[in-house]
Amino acid sequence: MHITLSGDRLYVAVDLMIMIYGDGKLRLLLSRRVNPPFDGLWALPGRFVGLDESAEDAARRLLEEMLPIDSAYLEQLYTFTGVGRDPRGRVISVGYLAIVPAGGLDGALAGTILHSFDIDTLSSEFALTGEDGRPLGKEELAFDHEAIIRMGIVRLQGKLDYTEIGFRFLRNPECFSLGELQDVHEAILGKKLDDSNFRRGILAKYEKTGRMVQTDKTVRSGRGRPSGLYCLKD
Amino acid sequence: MHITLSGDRLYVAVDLMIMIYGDGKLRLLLSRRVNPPFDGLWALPGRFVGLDESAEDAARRLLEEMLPIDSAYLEQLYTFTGVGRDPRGRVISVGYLAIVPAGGLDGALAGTILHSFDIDTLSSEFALTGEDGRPLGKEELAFDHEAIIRMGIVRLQGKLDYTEIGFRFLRNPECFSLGELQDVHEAILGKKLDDSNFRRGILAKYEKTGRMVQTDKTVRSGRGRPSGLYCLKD
DNA sequence: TTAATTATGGTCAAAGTGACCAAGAAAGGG
DNA sequence: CCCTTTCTTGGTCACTTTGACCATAATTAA
Repeated sequence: MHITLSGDRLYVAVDLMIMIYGDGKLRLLLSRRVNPPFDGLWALPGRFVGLDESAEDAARRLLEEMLPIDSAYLEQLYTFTGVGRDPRGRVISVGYLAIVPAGGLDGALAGTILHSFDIDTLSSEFALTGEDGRPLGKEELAFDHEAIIRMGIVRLQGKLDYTEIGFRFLRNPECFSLGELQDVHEAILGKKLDDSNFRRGILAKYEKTGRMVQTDKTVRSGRGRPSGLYCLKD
Repeated sequence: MHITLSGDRLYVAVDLMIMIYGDGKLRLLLSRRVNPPFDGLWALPGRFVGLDESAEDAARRLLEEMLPIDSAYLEQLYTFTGVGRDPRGRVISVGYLAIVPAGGLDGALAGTILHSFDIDTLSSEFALTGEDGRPLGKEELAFDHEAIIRMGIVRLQGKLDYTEIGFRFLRNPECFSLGELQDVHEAILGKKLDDSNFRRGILAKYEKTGRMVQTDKTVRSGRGRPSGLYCLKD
């Protein structure tokens, strides 16, 4: 289906940067474009904002249309308004960062047009790698979506240690080990963290304030000593 | 002039939160609405985004149309997209934070429709006071502009100590005293800072990295010991 | 049984922070 | 002209935070 945009008016769309953590990697979901413009390139999923919905409504609906989840975190990133950013016409895009809890897809991607890419976060730069191991060049990304992705990574890294955004990647914020949380942080920051110092920092920030409590359960996740399970309160 | 908006399309506007520092106060420029909706209330200056300009272009043009300055700092804040936010029709607003260097107006406000209000920043809350000393109730602000203002203050406070945004308020970033910079920080944070500790922190962050250097000049600003003048490099 | 692996707890020095004190250099008022 | 006030600048000191390690506990794999 080809969409024709009127040349004398302005359109507003949302673009979603859907992130998920799994197997030690941060992943981003992209769809391959099958129509002009940027036919054949990879793009963030997006849709136009209707007259009767807010941009956040549009973003959440798009997310729920594509994926079988209702517990994703959603945060507005930035609004891209360059005159020439869409060859079809004047389209302004509100970029959103979406975080799906780990395991929230579990094979559900098969029925969709979405494909998963690993994100390597080298501070504010980044590199994407497809499921086949092939690196994705930035020239293979449609529109100005590379800028949106970079902004999302910077935002994520920046908010990691003064918000609870890192917990959004956990399979279950009601039940997780500090090791899992550390893995998420390491994937986001793109570097190894000291186990002991990480633990000390998290406990100081969240446990000593009552926001996080240790349960009486432990879990054996393959090798090594079993880890205690924690949960986020409220 | 009354504007009629078509009911079957979506409009995009920019709203500017113009801030300036002077006389120990942080100030915000508002204009009084003389047409519906919100006739008689105070509002952030705004304008619609044209088909041939980006939102940032629109924001900068609006700023330059209203004020005789070309050196203002401009940063996108957030995009407000609520369906009912403008009774005239579907208008999305991209909020911008603008910072005018101190003294950049110096009486230039007289020829404009803008009025200046003092901002008292009580952490994430705020209070506005008119030139006549009368406090401005939040119900006297048009649209959702109270939310934009609150977001601007939070953003400003948050970025104060990990960006150079505080310097943007100085009359001349090429020549300022640490006392002036401290006054700006105190106005933004809404609290008194320890002179000595502030100096130590600023010097550690900016002078020891070469970003800021002390000139050989000093300035006598009324009473007290003359202060050394610093300038930001590059 | 031993080695490898992950979790947890602790030490220690360096760096950073907040509260305070003191001295230098000017203005203003008797 | 002296004294007080005001602002700038430099310093101390205890406390906290941070980064780099070391050590031990509890499992699995070989």
